[in-house]
Amino acid sequence: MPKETFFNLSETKRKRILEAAIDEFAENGYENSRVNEIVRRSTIPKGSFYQYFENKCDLFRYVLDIIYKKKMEMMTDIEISHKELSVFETLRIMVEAGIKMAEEDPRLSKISDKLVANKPLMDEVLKEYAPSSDDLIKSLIRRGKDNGELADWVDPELASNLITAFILSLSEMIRSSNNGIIAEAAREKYLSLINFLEYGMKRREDDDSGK
Amino acid sequence: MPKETFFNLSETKRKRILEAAIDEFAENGYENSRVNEIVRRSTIPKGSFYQYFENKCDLFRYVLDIIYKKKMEMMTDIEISHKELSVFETLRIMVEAGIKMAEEDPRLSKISDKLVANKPLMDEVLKEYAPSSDDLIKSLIRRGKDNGELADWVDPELASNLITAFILSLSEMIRSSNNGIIAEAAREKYLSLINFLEYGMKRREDDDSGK
Amino acid sequence: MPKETFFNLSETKRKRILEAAIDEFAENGYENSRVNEIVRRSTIPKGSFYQYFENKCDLFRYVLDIIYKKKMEMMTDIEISHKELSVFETLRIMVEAGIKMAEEDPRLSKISDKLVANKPLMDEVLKEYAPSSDDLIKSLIRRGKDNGELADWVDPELASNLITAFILSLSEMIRSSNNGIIAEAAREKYLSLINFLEYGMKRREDDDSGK
Amino acid sequence: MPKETFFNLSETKRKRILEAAIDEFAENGYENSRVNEIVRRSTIPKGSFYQYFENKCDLFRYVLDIIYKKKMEMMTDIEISHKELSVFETLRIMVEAGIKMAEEDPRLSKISDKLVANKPLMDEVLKEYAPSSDDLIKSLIRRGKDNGELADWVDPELASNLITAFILSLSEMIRSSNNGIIAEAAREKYLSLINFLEYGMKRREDDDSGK
DNA sequence: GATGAATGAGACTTCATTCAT
DNA sequence: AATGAATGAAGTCTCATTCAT
Repeated sequence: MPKETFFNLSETKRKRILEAAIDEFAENGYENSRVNEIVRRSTIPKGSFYQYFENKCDLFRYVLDIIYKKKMEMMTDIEISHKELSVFETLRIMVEAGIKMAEEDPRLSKISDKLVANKPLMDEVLKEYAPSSDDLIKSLIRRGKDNGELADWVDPELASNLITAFILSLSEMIRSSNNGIIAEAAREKYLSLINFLEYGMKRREDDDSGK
Repeated sequence: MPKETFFNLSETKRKRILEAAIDEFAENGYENSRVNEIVRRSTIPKGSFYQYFENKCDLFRYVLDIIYKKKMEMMTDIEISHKELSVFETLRIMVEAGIKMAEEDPRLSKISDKLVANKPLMDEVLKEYAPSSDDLIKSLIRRGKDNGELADWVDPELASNLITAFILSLSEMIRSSNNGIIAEAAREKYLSLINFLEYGMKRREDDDSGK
Repeated sequence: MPKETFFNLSETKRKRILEAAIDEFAENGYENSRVNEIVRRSTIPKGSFYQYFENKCDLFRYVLDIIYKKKMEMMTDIEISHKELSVFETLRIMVEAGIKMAEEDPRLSKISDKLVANKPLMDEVLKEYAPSSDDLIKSLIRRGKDNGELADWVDPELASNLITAFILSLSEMIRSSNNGIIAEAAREKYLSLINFLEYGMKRREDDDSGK
Repeated sequence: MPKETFFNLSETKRKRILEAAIDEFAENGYENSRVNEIVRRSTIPKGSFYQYFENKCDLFRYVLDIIYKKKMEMMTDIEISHKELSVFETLRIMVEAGIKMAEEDPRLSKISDKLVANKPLMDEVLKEYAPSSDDLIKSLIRRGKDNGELADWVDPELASNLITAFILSLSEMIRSSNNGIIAEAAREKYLSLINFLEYGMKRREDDDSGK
């Protein structure tokens, strides 16, 4: 976590620093990003950097935190405000929102994608973030089962894994679309995957199997 | 590609060097791995390293190549030698083989997982490897449709995406099992995902929908 | 050009660094000089070196610049402040001044002499410096012709070549006097060369030839 | 001096090695030339290199020796076989021969030009070669004085310096003509310098001065 | 003698972090 | 708190020369 001095800064300055950091991390990943460059881009003195942050890693984790919180907030908002919709309708909205977020600021997606290289760092981060995002999906599934939308055999654990796999592959698609605009094709492909999930999981008259 | 001098070495020495490299890359990813360390672990002089390899990247790509070829060989063998099996049976065997491979040498899986940090390098590598592994899956799907195992609406493109997403999430599971032994739970989870795929894609009497 | 940080240093420190660099370059030429050694001699940390200069070449070119500017300033001063003297008198003063300069700091002459090994570097440097020094000589010649001191047939181009050849051979003499003190003999030889030039170029009553 | 093993080689092989060395030295100068490259170009094993030569320097000095001997032989031949010609006629022929030599193999001129960077090496080399080339010129001058071609005041020492200065500047011209073909302009300039020398040094009716 | 692998000192440079004002 | 210079460990890579077969 940044030091108190960072939070005492004017918002404009804080923004400037964060923008610079996000740019640098998105372009180069954690390892290849340079404090020098962040400092240059945000036009703060190098000494100040270490007065605001413990070290490079401190800032990076703070940036991750921001990204993660933004994503979670978005997802949770949707989950809460669309309780009347079906599970898959909700998922579709989440995907659309995720794509929109990635289009609005592709840097954020890039940063998480590039996370993987640094083992100890990544482990720490995952331990922190993974559970709650998993929880969100599971609670969505549970609602679907309570509603009778989903077949009885559907296991929340299983479904959550499926959906997480999808989210990962979404990131991949976004990452590989180099211009920052998600091609329409990618969106369609994505929605068809949800169709498939729906087709496979929805309750049927002759509900007998799955496993 | 390593230089000729490398291939002229005794097998024991070549192995020693590769083992050292794989260890280092698996532990630290490409960026954080040090030639110095590889050289120390394999007890070769630093000068020799550069007589065997163009540079650090050269060795890394060679290691990736080995991993990739090993995986592909395994997958292709299965695809060819089990033409009598159903698509999903084949997939199950592939998954089992993949898990076994990862259990036998978890370092190999780790290396590919940590690839992502270096964008230009990764792009190059993907361009080289992705297509053929995609082809394998697609040919599997096509066979399933020709056999009448798969529903008519199943799009090879879509299915290949689904399966690739699964493979990604498999890697993830393996990676997160830090002790090197894939928990039995992970295997079960995995197989249940294939069950789901089968359930969703198989041809039915009343085959009408999906999309 | 050195970075701003270099010019912000105290003069003593800047001098110390330059002295160390000049020593090293004079003794070993560009190729054989080591940043390590410059850093050791000036007792600055290696990291500082790269905070002051882009790289080894940057410092070298800066040193050349200093030498060149010093020489040009000296020569130009003489040319301007002795307009009443004959061309050859001026040349004699220049030579004396050049010798004195070389005696005061023989390292400077040595550095330019050793420049030649690195072709691309040298070409760049020559492109930068040669023209203006050529101009100085030519303007001197032109004045001589306007004055009627020089024979009509004397071609500024030719004369400038002659004189440049002399300056080269002067450098050579200085370089080969390894103790740093220009032997009196060398000076005399030098002046006799100018005598010869004067004898050959001065206007005569029966001015008919040359070419 | 190369070892006996070198001189025992077949002429074709010896030539091949020398050609490779001359290429490398001409392109890069002594410091920047690599034994590796010479070995590669001449397709001899690296081990053989050190069986033929003491070390890199040994080969370099041998190459210098060849160049120098070639030049001296050419100059001496001219001096001997044209005793009937005037001093300056002889010089003109020498210059033409020198230019032709440089045109036929510009690499040779380049090598001597790039010599200067390595102080101890150069000093040694100069000590070895300079005297005899100086002698040649001086003997030429002496003949001129004995003939009565040259003015009484002409000092052999002085004249030899002058001519050496010219030869230096000739090298320079050749070096800077990057295409390897000496521009016609350079030749003309050169000859006009000799004209000047002749004009300045030749005996006149009213021979009174110079000094 | 021929061969080519082995060797390691040492070159340049980067960069996160600390220090001093 | 702000500033930017100071610091040095560590990185990659080169290359002349020696060694072993």
